[in-house]
This record gives sequence, structure tokens and C-alpha cells, in this order.
Amino acid sequence: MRISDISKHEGDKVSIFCWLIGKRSSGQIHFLQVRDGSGYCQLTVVKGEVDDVLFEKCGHLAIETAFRAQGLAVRQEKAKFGYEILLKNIEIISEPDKEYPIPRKPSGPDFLLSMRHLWLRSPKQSAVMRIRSKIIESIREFFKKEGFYCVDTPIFTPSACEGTTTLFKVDYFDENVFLSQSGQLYNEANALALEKVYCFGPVFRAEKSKTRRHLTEFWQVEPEWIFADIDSIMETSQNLIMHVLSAVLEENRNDLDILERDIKPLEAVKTPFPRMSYNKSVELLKEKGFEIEWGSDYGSPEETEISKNSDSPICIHRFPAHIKAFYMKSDPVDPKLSLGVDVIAPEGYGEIVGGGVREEGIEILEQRIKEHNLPKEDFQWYLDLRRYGSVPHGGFGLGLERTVAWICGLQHVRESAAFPRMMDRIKP
RNA sequence: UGCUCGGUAGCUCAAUUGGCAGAGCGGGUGGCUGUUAACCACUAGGUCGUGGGUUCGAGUCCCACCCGAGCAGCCA
Repeated sequence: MRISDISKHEGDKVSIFCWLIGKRSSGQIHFLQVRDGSGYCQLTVVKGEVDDVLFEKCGHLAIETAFRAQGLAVRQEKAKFGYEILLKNIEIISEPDKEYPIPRKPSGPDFLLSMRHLWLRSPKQSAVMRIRSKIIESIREFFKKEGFYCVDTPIFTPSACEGTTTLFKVDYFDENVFLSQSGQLYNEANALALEKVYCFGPVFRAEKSKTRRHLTEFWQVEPEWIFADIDSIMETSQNLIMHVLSAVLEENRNDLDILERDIKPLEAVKTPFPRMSYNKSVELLKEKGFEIEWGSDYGSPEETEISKNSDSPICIHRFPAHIKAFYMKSDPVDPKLSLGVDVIAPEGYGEIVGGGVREEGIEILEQRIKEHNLPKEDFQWYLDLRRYGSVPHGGFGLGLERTVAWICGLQHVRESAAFPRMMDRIKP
């Protein structure tokens, strides 16, 4: 039996596998708090009800002892987790030979991150991982339902996808290659083969960003489909986010409780998400007293301010072309603007989606590749997509860790990955 | 990369004007028959980030460096 199923076994003799997370004793009675991968419960050991040697042993178990326990499952209001097992016998699998280093009381981030391999066992951290797992599952479910194929893109790439950001250089049989920062360009090739595709994998950024929203390695899901216009891109990203959020609210209530996540702001999220042009957002920021000029990109204080205007994520569309990537299509109504969209999460969690319509004109792309100083020979295959059977298309990317951080209410994205990679932290 | 703050026991932190290295939690031992981050008693536990300097004397003051955190910049 797993602990999460204990309510179905009330009154039964049960056997569980578990780890010890805490213990208390009143001399003739011991209370053992235990966990398994599914949840938590208490084992009660009463002197006289078990062998004296076993009773003594239970009083001296070390934190993180792994063992099997047999006993009677009962409902118990006085037990912290609502149920307890009246212990009859245990079978120890392994006992720690040193004191478990992670205290139950709060510790600092430096210590906990250096102990990440053990920190993951604590209630909040495992709750985040269960929610992350649910989010990944519901993302794949959403795209399956929408008729997308999962076609993953390479991580070793010969040159910059965008040319804008710093990439990690890797020695590849004496040749320099880079870790991908986006599946974008390959995704376009896949979309022109299969119509609706998505890739979902890790991407890498070598920027020296030291903030609560940045990791150097993170996961991104990137759908790309033909005949995508800017409205359908906003629509699809909205529907994806809503699908994911509903799944977590429905199936991970207990984990959100463990995290003490206030779920009211999550329940307040409603479709349709508000849509605001970049031009409008600049006016709004100016009204609020921000010193922002038309044509500049946002910093995080600006994103946070914009997110205050709605309970739901906000879609900002039609950015100045010069701050967006070379492949972004210009707005035919105003060529200074590009048909790009960012989705900004509520509660100051920042940009979780970025996407847009892709430029089709081969001359425009050649011109932009030149302007961005990109090696044009590396992009011939990409231009082939416009030479043969070109079709309007577009898509977006959603950052997994930021989405997890938002839904879980985390202070920092580092807790949304099992082993986060940051500028100054690569171990364990 | 810049600004700000910090580094003392396994963890979280205190140490007044420069004057004996401390507490709580955790660990160990003992006590307690319903504990809830239990409680009570006893106990073990220290390269005060590293190196230099000032001083009779430095955890404390000065210099350099290392490490971390927060914020900003950078950033589909």
C-alpha cells in the first residue's frame, strides 16, 4: 500500500514502505512520522503491543531510516496527517550511519541548494516536483488533444538560433558547436512537414543573469503550426495555460496545501486573457510614472506593473521589430512593429510565453540575417523552408520553470527544477 | 557585471566601547502512555570564510581575496 491510499484501507492490516521523517515519544508510546513518495502518516508504537526489543528499537530510529512497517490502519483525529498505523512490526532496510543534515526547521538557500539531493525529500520540494510532473503531463495532453505531433529538436547546434544571446560552447570532435537556446528554427522545418508540431526539452543560456527568474538550463515547450496568425497564437497559448492550471487545481490540491499556496489568485484566472498592444502598454507604464521610451524592451519591474492590471495572464502583442528576433514577421499595418506576443504571468512572475508569426519573405530574411551579423551559410537550410512550399506559420515557447514557479507560488525558479543550473551553481 | 547586505557549532543566529566563544534547534543519554516544530534533565559539539595588517590583546578595526544572498543590468 502507498500512504496516499490509506483512507481506503481503514481498519485493515496494512504494510507500507517508508522513511522516518520525525519522531516523538512519551516513554511508553512512540510516535513515528513517516513519508513515502505519495504522502505522510504517523506510526504509533505502544509498549506491550509489540515485542519489547522492537519497542526499544523504534525509540532509537534515526531520521531517514528506510523500513517496511506492518500494522493496523486507523482514522485518528489526533494524528497530524489524519490517519495512523498502529504498528505491529517493522523490517529495516537501511539505517543512516550519520546524522541527517537537513533540519526540519527553515534553513538558508545556500545550504539547502548544496544539499539539493537530500532537500528534494522534504515535503514542499517533493510537492513542487509532483506539480511539475502534472504540468508536463497536462502540456503533452493538451497538444495531443489539439492534434500536434511531438517532434523534438537538436540540442547540439552549429550556430546561434537567434544571434542575440550568449550560448554555451561545446567541443564537438574538435569543432565548436553550441547548446541550443531554442528549438524554434528546427521546429519550423518540422511544422512544414507535419503541419502542427511541438518540441519539449531543455534549452541553455549562458547569460550572466542572477535573478529569481533565470536558470542557465531550463525546459521549454514550443508549439509551431502552419497558418498560425497572431490571434490564434494568443488563443492557443491562453488555452494551454488554462488547461495546465485547471489540471493542477483539480489534481494537486494537496500539494498546493503543502506549499501553502494561496489558490485564490489561481482560481481567479479566467479566459479570455486580456490582450494589450505594446503601444498601449507603454502608455500605461508612462501613466504609472515609469520612465520608458517607445521602442525599448521591458525590465522586470515593468512586467510586474503590467501584471498588476489583471487577475489573468496578459498577452502583450506587436512589439517594436528591432527588439525582437530576426525571423519575426513585421506587422503589415505598421512595419515598425512585429507580429510577436509575450504572455506575462500574474503576481509578478514575469514572461512565461514568447512567440509570434514567422517572416516568410526570403529577401527580408536574408537582409535580417545580414543585419544581425549571423553566418549566412548556416541558415541556407532555413531559407529552403521559404524556397519550397512556404506557408505562413508561427508558434510560441512556454518556459516550464517559470510556469511551475508561478503555479506553486515560489519565490525563485531554482526550486522548480530538481537540480537547477545557475550562473554560480552547478553542483550537485 | 554593478549596487547593497552577509559568512561564528550540523542548522538558524547572538556576542555592547577591541577584553574568558554563547543560545535555540538538531545529535547522544535518561525521564514521561496521545505526541503535533512535544516537554523536562544531563551531555558532546568551534580553523569565528581565507590571507595579511594595526594592537598588550581582534569574532569585533583596516586592506586584499574567496563564497553566498537580494536587487538591477543582461535576457524569444
